[in-house]
Amino acid sequence: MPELPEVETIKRRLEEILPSKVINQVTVFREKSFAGEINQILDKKIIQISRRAKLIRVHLEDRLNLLIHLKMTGQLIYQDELVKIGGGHPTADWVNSLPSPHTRVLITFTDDSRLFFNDMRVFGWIRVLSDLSIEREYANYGLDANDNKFTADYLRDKVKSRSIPIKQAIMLNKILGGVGNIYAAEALFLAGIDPRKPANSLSMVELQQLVTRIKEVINLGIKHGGTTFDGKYVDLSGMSGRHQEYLYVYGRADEKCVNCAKSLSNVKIAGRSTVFCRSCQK
DNA sequence: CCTTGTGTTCTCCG
DNA sequence: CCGGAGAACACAAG
Repeated sequence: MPELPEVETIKRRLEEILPSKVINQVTVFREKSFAGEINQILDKKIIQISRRAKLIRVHLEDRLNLLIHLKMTGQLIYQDELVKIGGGHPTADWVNSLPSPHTRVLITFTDDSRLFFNDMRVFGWIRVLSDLSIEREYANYGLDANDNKFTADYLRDKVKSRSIPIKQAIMLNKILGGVGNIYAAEALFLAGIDPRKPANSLSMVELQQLVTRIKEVINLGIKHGGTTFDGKYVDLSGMSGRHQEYLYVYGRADEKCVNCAKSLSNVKIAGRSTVFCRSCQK
């Protein structure tokens, strides 16, 4: 379940690895996972990598891009024949047996290094888009959670006419980019706010606290290389993140609240499971 | 049956 | 009747 910290972790490594590589071959094992003309991107050089919300953008020559959304079970795995032997990042053993039954797309570069797109549940996708199309796509998104312009005033403006639960609100792309079920639950716990509370009922003090905590937990998630739950998220080398060791509520239903030791509650909010402390979150 | 990110579609209400 | 809000459903596989 890659959210902003997981996608950012992947983006930062792609940034070290991909620029100046040239796409040599694209193999699509599952049609649904790739949209666009492969011929358009062959022999194109990679210029830079960027991220918006949970999207990874690979900038190519000629104003072309690969836009990648991992959704819930998508993984990008990088394999370099040269690095395999010695230095660089530690690599999970299973990476050497790719492609796997879940490999949907394989991109090979002219230096024989390879990028695998694995996606068990086939919700994720890679699309070939022009710069213009990318801008159109981005227009649907609110600010990123780690954007300096994301403030309590901004959030109040976005939720003032919204009575949906605050947790659902901060997970909506139009309001805020990059926050999913894990970091939403964690931020609300740290802010001491009941996730079921109508978004437009929060005071400015609560909104400020929430904004602060969202940024805090997102930045901590990045620092820990993301959260790996059920093995769904791994980095470019197939390695897990470490933030799962620092979770207060997500995945801890019926366990004790670290703050008050009471049993954590589990409710459905907008169809998603939500763990929180009835005693500490009001 | 459950899990989730997001797009679509439908319904309600002012 | 339009538009926004929100609910419901769809997707997919383990």
